[in-house]
Order: sequence, then C-alpha cells, then structure tokens
Amino acid sequence: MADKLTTRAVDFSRWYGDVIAAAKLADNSDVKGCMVIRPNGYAIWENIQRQLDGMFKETGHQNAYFPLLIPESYLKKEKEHVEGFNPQLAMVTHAGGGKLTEPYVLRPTSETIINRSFKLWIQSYRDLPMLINQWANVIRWEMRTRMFLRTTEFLWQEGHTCHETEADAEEETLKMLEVYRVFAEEWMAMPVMAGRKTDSEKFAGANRTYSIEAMMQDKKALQAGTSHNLGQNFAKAFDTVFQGRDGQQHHVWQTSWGVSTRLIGGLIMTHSDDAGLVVPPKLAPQQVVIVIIGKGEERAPAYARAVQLAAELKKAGVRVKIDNDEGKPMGAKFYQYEMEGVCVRMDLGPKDLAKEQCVLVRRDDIKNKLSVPLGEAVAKCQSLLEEMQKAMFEKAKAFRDANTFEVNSYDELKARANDGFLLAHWNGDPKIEAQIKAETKLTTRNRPFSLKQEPGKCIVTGEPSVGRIVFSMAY
RNA sequence: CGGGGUGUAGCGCAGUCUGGUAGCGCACCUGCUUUGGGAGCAGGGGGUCGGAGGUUCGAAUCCUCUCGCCCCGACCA
Repeated sequence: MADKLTTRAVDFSRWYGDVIAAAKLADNSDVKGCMVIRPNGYAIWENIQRQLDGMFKETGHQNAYFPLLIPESYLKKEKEHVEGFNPQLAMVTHAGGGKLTEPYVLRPTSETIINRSFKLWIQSYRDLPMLINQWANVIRWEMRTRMFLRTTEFLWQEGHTCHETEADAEEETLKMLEVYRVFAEEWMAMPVMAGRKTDSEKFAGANRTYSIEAMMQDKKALQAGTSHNLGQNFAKAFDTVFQGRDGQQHHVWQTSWGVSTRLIGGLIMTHSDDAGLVVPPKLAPQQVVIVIIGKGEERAPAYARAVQLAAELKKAGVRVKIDNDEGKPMGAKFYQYEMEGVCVRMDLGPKDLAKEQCVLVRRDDIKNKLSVPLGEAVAKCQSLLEEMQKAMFEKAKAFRDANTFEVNSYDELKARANDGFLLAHWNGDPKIEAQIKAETKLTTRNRPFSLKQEPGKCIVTGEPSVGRIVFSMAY
C-alpha cells in the first residue's frame, strides 16, 4: 500500500485501475470480464440502489424478479432486438448431464421474458399502467472489458412499463430519464446532459432512446443511463394486448430504462484524484474516520472522546468509524484513507485535547487542515459533508463546461476531437454519422434538451441541420 | 477474431541466454521500540516457477503442445 498511484496525467487508464485496487473496490476474477466487487465497492452500489429504489417507488414502480435463463426463441421474436444482441449472447446448451432441446440465453436484458409475464398479467386498460422494476445481474459477452465500465457480467436495474397510449409511454420514458438526471447530479455529484440518442445509437428494439451523458476527467463521454420508448415492438412480438376503453384489443405501449454498476466507474473517473478515490458524501461507504494520534497512555483520553463524538455523529446519521490502531504510523493511515475515499478525516491526539479542538480534513481538499473546537466538531463534520457534495458537483460541472465547444467545420471537429464535447451541426443522415465515426472515432452522444435547437448547415455536407448535436470520444 | 506483451509467494519483479533443486522489495505474523504525513530492529510463515508431455543423472531455465491474463483494434451500458 505504500506505493503511489499512477497519476492521471501519465496514464489515465492505469490510474483508473490503480484507484480501484487501492480503494479496494474490485478484483479481477478468473473468468474473463467478470469482476469481484469488494465490500467497499459493493457499499457504494448499495447506496446507489437504496436511493434509486426509493425514487422508483415514489414514482409508483414495484420490484419483481424474472428468470436469469431465457429460452432462445424469446429473443428471436423481436427482429431488431435479436440482431442487436446476438453477438453478445452467452448460452446454456447443456444441463443435467445432457443437451437441452432448446438453449437458454443468459439474460442480456429482460424485455422478452418480462413480456411473457406482461401478457399474462394484463387484460384490460384497468391493469395499466404496469410499472415494474427489476434489480438483477445480466451477461453480455464483450470483446473488451474494463472494470465497472464494461464487464461481461454486471449488476443493474431495469425498469419495464406498459401503458395505454403512446403519449403515456413517452411521458414515462422522459420521467425516468429525469429521475436519472436528478440522481446523477444530486447524489453522484456528476453533471449530465439529458437528451435523445440518434437512431443508430438507440437500443435494439426501441423506437426512441434517451440518455444521460457525463464527461470524465479525460474529456471522454460516459453514457450513464438510458431510457427507451419501446413503442409496441415487443408488445406485437409477444402479443401483449389489453382491452381498451373502446372495447377493442390493443397492443400496450412500453418503456424500459436502466442504470448499472457502470455508474461506479463514472463516479471514479469524474471525481477521483491522484491521491485515490473521491466519492460524494451521499454515496460514500465511509463518511468520517476519526484517527487517534499519540503513543501509549496518552491515546486513552483521545479515544474516549472519539467514542463520544462518533456516537453523536452516528445519531446524526453519519457513517463514521474510529481508527485506534497503534501499530501503524499516522501518516500511513492518512494515505490509506485518502486512497479509500473517506470524505472527512478527524485527527484527534493529546495536543488537540489540550486545546479542546480537533483537526478536520475534507477529502476533496486534503491540503486544507481545519482546527475546530471539539464542541463544534459534529456540526462541522456535517457541514463539511454537505459542502463537499456541492463542491464536487460544481467542480465537475465547471470542468465539463470548460471542455464543451461549438465547432463549425469538419476540419475543426477533427482538430478538436479529443477536446471534450463538441456541438456541431449534422444533417441527420446515419451514413454521415457513420462516416464521422469511422474517420474521427467521434460518436454522437445525444441531442441535449438543454441545447437550444437552431437551424444551421451540416459540417460535412453543408445540408440543412435542425440543430447542433453533441459529438465526443466515448467509453 | 487480428496485432503486441506477459505468466516465478497476496502484489511488483529478478533468476531463463550459459540446466545444478528458488530469491528480492512491498504486504502478512511475533516481539520490542516508535507515533501530529508512507517507522526501526530482530525473528518468522508462505511458491510442486500457468498446465501437459519430452530431452537430461538433474529443468523455472532447453524442445513440443496447450491454457490464462493484460494492452491496442472491430463490438458495446
């Protein structure tokens, strides 16, 4: 643990891996692309889950669980869907000592198997809307994997809903995208652009896909969440129908939306620094650590005081622990907690007690040591956590805004390819989009709602454009 | 699947060319000392050297085959 991390400037990718190892978030496993999520990493996921789950419940959704194994024939029912997912499927062909008559697919997403249930559950418009969410693991056979960002197996939630009208489905799609936006910005302190994906970037089987896109510290984009308006594509494939107010049978209008453990990768690449992990207080496994300083007998009074303070902090809902281990030098502990991303460190030793104060250090501002009277320490810890949450968002937002540019020619787009988010006019033709991708590696991220759409000329063809769209290098 | 790299202790590596029965740093364990930014000393535990086969009196080292992992591309949340 005494080793320093690779710095971001030297090698961003290695730095990312070093942070994950140093903060004990995850290990590689013996299965390619699959990772072991360690307690520190899983605690972040649990905090993400707890908050999002509450938000889903508030918007009327219920959790359910559907099988991991999906008959292959289900996937094949929706043409675009099967074409999109085929290369990524893992299949169970043998079980119970023999070959199966029909292979089972390990779910890459659950639209098909959930429609099988929707078909049974829904009879009339009175059963709508049907608002279901599932917390699950999924398997997608990826060529190239990266911890948290793209793993063969990942954890996620997938919302699946059915509605009476197309407008209701569209409203739901946008509502859940907004839930994601609020969660990303208020809980992850990660500014995102919410907007619509182009047809070539949309989900296989959807009519429209919306996403939230964040900017990482290397100026690459990360698609952090998606929400799809599925139209009646799956309903028609699975014959998911309801009797309408008009007495006739209609196919339901559906949505699906999801975020995954990829968010943890986004968290790391948005906020962490060369000293290690930085996590927003609202999601941090450990918010405060009290480090006892001193030798032998002189530690006892500090420890006794720390126990009191920790009890008060816990009562106030703060996740706190005390480090009274005398075996390690203080400095080593400081570096350790910085790598692990503990939000606030309180140093408490004989010198502090003599002055009735303690030293507080905020993780996103480690050079700034604050001396705080012990009587105010609990309140100060709480306010530091709140300030840190806000400061992290503001810092990330300032970075994103400083690396977002309008570009007005193809040459300029090429020249600035690695500079961040590039707002450019494009004629809407998928072929031009593909050409740009092939020539520059830049992809369209989305058409942000916040970006006022004014007509212009396509930077490649000079043809009319309805408005600028965001191009960026992406994960 | 193509290109490159690499497998020796938990991690990082040396040893391989020139075969002689495995070593270093960190981590870990015990004891003493130490404590306001990565501690010191002493002692200790842990590896059938990715796997299989071969050559040899003898293989981490040479030969053959095989497997895994990492990085770069095509694919993708």
